[in-house]
Amino acid sequence: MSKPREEKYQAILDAATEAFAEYGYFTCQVSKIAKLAGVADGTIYLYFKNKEDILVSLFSDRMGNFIQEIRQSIVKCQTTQERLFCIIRTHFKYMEENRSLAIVTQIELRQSDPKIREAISGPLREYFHLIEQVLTEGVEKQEIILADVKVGRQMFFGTLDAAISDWVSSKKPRPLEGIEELVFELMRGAFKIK
Amino acid sequence: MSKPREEKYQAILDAATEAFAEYGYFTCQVSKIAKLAGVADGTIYLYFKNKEDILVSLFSDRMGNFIQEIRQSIVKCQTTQERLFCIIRTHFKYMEENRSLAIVTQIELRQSDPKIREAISGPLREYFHLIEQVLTEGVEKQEIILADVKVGRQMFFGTLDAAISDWVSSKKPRPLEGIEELVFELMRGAFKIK
Amino acid sequence: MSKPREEKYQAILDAATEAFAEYGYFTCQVSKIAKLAGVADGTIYLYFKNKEDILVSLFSDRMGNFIQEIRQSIVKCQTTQERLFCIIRTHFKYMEENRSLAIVTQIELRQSDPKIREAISGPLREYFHLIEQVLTEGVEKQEIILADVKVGRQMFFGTLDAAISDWVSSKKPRPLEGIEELVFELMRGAFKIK
Amino acid sequence: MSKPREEKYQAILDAATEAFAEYGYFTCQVSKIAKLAGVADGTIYLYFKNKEDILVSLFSDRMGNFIQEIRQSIVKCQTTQERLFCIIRTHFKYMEENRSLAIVTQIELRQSDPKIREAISGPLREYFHLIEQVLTEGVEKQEIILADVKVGRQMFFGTLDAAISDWVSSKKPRPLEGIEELVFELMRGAFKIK
DNA sequence: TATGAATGAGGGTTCATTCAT
DNA sequence: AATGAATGAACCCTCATTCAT
Repeated sequence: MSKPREEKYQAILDAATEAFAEYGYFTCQVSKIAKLAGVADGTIYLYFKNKEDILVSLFSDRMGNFIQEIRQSIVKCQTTQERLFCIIRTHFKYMEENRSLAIVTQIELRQSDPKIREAISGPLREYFHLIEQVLTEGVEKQEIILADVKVGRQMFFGTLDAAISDWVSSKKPRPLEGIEELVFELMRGAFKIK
Repeated sequence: MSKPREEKYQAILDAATEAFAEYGYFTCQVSKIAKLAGVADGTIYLYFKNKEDILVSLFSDRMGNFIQEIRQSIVKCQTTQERLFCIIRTHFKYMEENRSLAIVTQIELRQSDPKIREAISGPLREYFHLIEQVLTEGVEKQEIILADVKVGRQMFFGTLDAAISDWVSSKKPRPLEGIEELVFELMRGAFKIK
Repeated sequence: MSKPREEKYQAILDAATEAFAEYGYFTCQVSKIAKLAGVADGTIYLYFKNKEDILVSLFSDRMGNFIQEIRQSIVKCQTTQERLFCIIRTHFKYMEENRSLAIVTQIELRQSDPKIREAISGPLREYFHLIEQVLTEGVEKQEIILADVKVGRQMFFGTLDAAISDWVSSKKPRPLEGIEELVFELMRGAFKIK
Repeated sequence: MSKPREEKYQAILDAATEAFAEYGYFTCQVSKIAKLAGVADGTIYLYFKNKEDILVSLFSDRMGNFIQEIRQSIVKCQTTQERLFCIIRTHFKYMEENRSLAIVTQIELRQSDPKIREAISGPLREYFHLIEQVLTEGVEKQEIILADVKVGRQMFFGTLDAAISDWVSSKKPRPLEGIEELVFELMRGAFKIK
């Protein structure tokens, strides 16, 4: 992909993220994205097959980035404890820096349209898998105590997700940064980290 | 409200729950709800102001029920520990018995349209408040240890929510009943319940 | 089909015939048909699947009528000579009374879109078949001399078609009625009718 | 017009003939013609004013050729009989060798858009005129008997046109060459050629 | 001259809502 | 109260045409 093409592609995704965050996928017209991206309506369709493809691309592109960042953040960690804390911090940091993406994630993660769901579920499942890997390794190394890895992941992810849900829906949210420690403290107790 | 009127009102809400669960709010046409409810399209508008009103009513009616059931389930409980377990069990039981409602909750809880969000948030906030009350009381009675009640509630609700999210999106889910103990065990650790 | 439904169906087909005749299938907007029929745009779609379906229905309905009329006109004829003359007269008469249909036939008979062609070709083929039947019978009864029935039909139909083509494209056409005898005289010579 | 310019002009017309034949004027996108001609979309507009101009040019250029060829083929003919046979043979031969042009002629000859019709009708009218000249001369020289020259032309042209219509729409057509004699035999009878 | 990315007007179709019966 | 045919506003997408390079 050539430089200017890639730039415009990203510009449209950026615009879509903002627009979807503000209006939601269905309520948001393609023309709104175009205007926000500073291109003509038709230009959108030079880069994306249709409206749905914008959403799907948005997820695979942005969530892909997110997961990669999470992954990078834990390579240097020595212990499960560190890894879990790293994920919490990176997750919060990323979402805090990408508020619109956070909103879109919150809103559209649970689309009903089966086609969209399927397309979207990929990156999310990858994230779930990553968390479960960390937990499994922790159990094996006896760094944490956990009867069921899947339920453990549900708690871990569910907690972060609920925190972000509160954060995006609040007009004056306290910074997510401020609750990293609190969240981690709960996880420490739940996973019986020494 | 007269008897037959109430009956048809509920029939439409039932139909809407099914239809929204299957197609999602936006993708689902009002005519589909009407057909499912066994009434004419126009009849819908004798009971609801518009499509949005169906969704909002669905939430306040069904979520209202849900919260009432939760409330009833914990009145007999003596300890915070018992209360938390009761909520988990009742939450899971209710959703398991009302799969479509569970799906709608998952899908539409996070609507983007501000009007819808606002309308929906009422019952949910009530539930959040209930959980926080239980946690606050637990802290006061020193039955649990918790640095921040809001974060505690985020973890508690987020975990249940994530579990149900997995459950509704799985073709062959293990029964929620089966993970009550697992979830509670994690909560016990997190809240340092003796 | 109930009475008013049938009436509106025909009204839309009438409007479509006028509109297609004036603007051509592609250039004519559905909204133009709707306005001409005195209905809302959306109403069209209660009676027809889509724009293409209007054209196809127009042909099967109107051409069906036409062929039926041709068929009826020749039942009383005794000889091939009479039958051929009857077809000429009825063909001209029908088209003269349904100028817009004549135009549409001229214009759209030869659509390129394969789907449309196929749908349209049915009634036309039926007409061709009818003509060929008459010619075949004539040959068998030795009322006409004709080396190849298909070519005979091509001449017969082609002549009528070209005459109508001139007629519809002329601002001040001489009535088709006036050339019945002339056309028949040519056919008589071509088919060596005694 | 310079040499390479003329070449590209013809290449575009060739491509347009193919493309219009396959998809029809309206269904065929300009970009398809460009791709087929091996030029960029924008290049088309260096040679033609717009899409319509391509069609019009196609007709005046190709039909001009056609008529010229017809004209040349009859100069050496001595009798009306020979001339008519020559036209039939040349007409069929030309169309057989230019199948796409034959299709376009069939399809687009009867465009509805008045502007297009007008532009197209020129070459066609010229052909009609040529045929009528031959017929008129034949009548004057008493080589044929014909009450109305215009109707005679309608029959003559209509027959050829219908034959070609069958030929282009048939998957496995018998060669037009094979029906020259058959068609001429019918004309001979119609025109009472001795 | 040639390119092809960008434009944006336009139209077919859907569907929430109304209203005559 | 109930119906469901009719409405028409709204929107996604296409594609002829332009223009900066």
